[in-house]
Amino acid sequence: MVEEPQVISAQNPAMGVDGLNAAQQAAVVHGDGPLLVIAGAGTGKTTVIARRIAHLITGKQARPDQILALTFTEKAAAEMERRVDLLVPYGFTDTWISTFHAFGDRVLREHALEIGLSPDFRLLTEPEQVIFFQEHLFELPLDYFRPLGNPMKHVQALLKLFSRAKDEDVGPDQYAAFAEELVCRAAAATPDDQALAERAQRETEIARIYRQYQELMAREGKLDFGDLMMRTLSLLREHPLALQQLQARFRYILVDEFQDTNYAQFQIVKLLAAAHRNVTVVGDDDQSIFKFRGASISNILGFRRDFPETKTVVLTENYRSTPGILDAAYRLIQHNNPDRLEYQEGVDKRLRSCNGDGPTVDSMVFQTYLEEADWVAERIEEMMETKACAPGDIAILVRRNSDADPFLRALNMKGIRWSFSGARGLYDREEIRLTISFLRLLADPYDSLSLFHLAGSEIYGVPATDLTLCNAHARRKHRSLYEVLRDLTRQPGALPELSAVSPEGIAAATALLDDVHRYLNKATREATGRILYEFLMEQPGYGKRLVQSNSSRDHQRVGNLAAFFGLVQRFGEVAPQDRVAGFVPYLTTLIEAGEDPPVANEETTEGAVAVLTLHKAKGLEYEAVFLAGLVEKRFPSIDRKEAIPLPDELINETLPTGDFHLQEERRLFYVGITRAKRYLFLTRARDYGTKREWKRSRFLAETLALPKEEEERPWHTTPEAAIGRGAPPPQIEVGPGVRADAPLTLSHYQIDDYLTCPLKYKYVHLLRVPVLREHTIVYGAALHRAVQAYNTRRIQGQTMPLEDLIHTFEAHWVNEGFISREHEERRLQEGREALARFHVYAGPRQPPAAVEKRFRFEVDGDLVTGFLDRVDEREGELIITDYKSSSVRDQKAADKDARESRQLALYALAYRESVGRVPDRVELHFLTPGGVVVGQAVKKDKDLQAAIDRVREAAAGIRAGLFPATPSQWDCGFCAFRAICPATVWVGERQG
DNA sequence: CCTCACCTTGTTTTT
DNA sequence: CAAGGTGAGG
Repeated sequence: MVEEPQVISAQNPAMGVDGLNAAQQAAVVHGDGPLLVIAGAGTGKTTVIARRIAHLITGKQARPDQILALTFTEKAAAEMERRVDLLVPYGFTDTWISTFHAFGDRVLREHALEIGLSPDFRLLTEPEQVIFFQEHLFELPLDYFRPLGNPMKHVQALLKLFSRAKDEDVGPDQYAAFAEELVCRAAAATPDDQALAERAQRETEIARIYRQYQELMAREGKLDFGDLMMRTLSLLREHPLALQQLQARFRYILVDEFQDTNYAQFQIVKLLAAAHRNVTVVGDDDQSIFKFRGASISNILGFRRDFPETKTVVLTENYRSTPGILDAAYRLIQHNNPDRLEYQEGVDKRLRSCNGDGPTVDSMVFQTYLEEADWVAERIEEMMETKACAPGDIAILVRRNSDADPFLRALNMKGIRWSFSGARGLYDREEIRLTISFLRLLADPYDSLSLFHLAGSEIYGVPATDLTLCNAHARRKHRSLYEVLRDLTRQPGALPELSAVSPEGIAAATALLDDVHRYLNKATREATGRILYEFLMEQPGYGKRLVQSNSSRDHQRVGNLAAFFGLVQRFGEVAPQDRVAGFVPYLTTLIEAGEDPPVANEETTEGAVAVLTLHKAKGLEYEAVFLAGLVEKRFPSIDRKEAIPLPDELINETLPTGDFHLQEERRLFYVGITRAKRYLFLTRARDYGTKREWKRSRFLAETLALPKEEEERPWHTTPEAAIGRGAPPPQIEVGPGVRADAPLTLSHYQIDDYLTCPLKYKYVHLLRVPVLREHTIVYGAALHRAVQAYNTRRIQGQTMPLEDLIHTFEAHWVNEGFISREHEERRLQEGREALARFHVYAGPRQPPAAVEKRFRFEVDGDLVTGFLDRVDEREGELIITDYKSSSVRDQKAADKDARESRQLALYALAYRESVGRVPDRVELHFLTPGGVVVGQAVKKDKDLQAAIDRVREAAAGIRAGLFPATPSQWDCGFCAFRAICPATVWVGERQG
């Protein structure tokens, strides 16, 4: 599946001397000076580079150690090395064939001392950078970018920005200069330009953070991937001796996949080649698909500007695909003109097929995505049966990893083996989650969630009904699950409330606590890996059983555990002291930072149908390719901007004229089409299980020259498509069931939780698992208590001095969930400020009519209960108010929140139902350190009706005992149970 | 043709 | 929750 290996084969006599065509030969034998090889898909690109290297060596133009070949990926470097090895009979270990980053790493270590760098600097991965940032969160000059309600909110966006800046060779100095200039411009603006002033302020903060981040990293001898390029570049620029040495050493430089290089990397190449200009770059502008990671297509488009004497060779003889496929690809890519080399350089890039005719390109449309997947699986089955294709020669290409799901399931149904390259989700595996729960428990036995998880697991098997009883008891008595189990196992029967716990439950809990106590003790003395190993291997029922099992499923579990051990080991290498107590927070941050290692491979993937994203398919080829999910908004995908974009003023590369994003998506489509040798199927469906119909991708029309409008058949969502989405809803056994005839008592939060995710409702309100409080809850609760105390006093006709208000706030403060001591301190201070502003705001105002007013009403026989924060009667108007401790952007947003608040709609309904009057207005009072912001809205009849409907929907589901998970990226990100929920969507990277 | 409010959705990957 | 896209309405 590697590109065109047959090209160099001697069994291809049609190809003339050396088995190369004329253009390839010209590139291979090119002498000195710059050479640009425009190598279309399937034209023998890798071959040309390998042959050229071999030619330079065997023709004695250069010694092996005078050649430098740079690639993008390790895989490409390895492949290149293998090819050259085959061509050059003697060893040539002195040739540098490596990735750009490996090259930078080596050069920097060799010259470390000259630039004041520790030669054993450490390279940090992205999640490790996040951890580094978190550790220094309060040493960095953050203000706007560190909101105390979510201090890590912007960290990943900032790191991404710094990485982008480094791609463009923009260091902290240049960034600072840019920010300063903005400040000057803002100061000079007449009339005042508010937006510019704000922008200047933000950029100034960013510049300071950037500088400080670089300094802290350097101080600790740490570099990130961007530094590898940027620092290599500054070494070459500022240390002439080093530059001279490297220039003298590398007489010939070759760059593979040149369209993927970024600005900084091309600068490095230019400096290295400045003296001799023997630089060969090979690439295809039409296959540039990595803009999001800094690739600068202008490098290849403008290569001639930097090297005017360049000789250009265009490879157009395609050894891969049939003419029909190439025609389709060409038709499509024309739409990227004029931002293409072919157009700008006036060369002919049209690929000519060297293969016989074949079937034409097929395009299919289905009603639902399930039918689409089934059809693809059927077609594959057919091709396998008729021996038209071996399974290993077939690929399904998708735009996003999550698009692969239905196809994998359809292949499973037919028993067709597949390999999916997007496999991730090690932390989603139950064996890994149990392991993590165990470690969390050792770091903190009062972590009830982890204890609950482990107790109910197959390892210990405490019955669910027993656990539910214990959870409920723990909640009522404000104790942790650990304390309850401890008391229960020490003296069964001493707690009359728990007399219903079964003897098996007590036995299982005893075994669990015995283990916990034993390992708690050890965990303070022994390394994490050691503890983990003992736990897994000494459990009679688990680790050993998995190892001894014959099932491939169990082997995969063992593989996953082994992968996790690798992680534990890496921690052991970096941590000053390798103990569980340190590992747990490290792992937690790593997971939150979006680290998501792959699960162990089931077996060998050889000879399996390949399912992969288009990005991963680059450089590969298959007999048959299915390009699936070809609908607007998926492919082309919608244009998402960077969270914090690198300012245009700092971008060095020349930007294309047309629609950037669309062009890149089109190139991606082009890459997809050109993977196919013989069969190409373009498929889509109209119904992907969402509310709207999905329209045909514009690329289909461009590829197949279809007429603009297709006839539209009537459309309706099919229930099976809506249900079929996502895995079958995992059901967890509930303890005490809900009796169908008993009336339910529901609060706003219960209704909301159920409608967000029924499984979440079950965890929170039925299983009642105690969870740790988040810091935002601690803050909100304390603020709430203080305000309620104040309002109560006011109703009684008294006042409350500010210091009492603040004292109440502090009295209800709990140190739980904060990122650090510093974070907690600052949050406390923010609360005090918010209260001071509230005190000033509320003092002169009329006291409320009621606070914490209890309500209770019926909907279809079920009860809805709750408390109203505050009720006012002002000038005959009735107003219901809810307090919020979060901040709000502006007045408009506050009003919008009030308008859309389902909680307030329910409260308005409650008032009508219990008092018989609809409130004239509802209000949200945001208690922010900048002052009280009031959002107002009127709840109308339809809002109240919607509230009733919500109550009915939740009640019906709960009564029917339906608790399917409805995972969503957003909601799972905020769910306290994501660590143990079997259905959670993994929330990599993002933290809102 | 443009504006605004509502509705829907939730990348891609390497070093 | 934020932001892109759609579609109604001016």
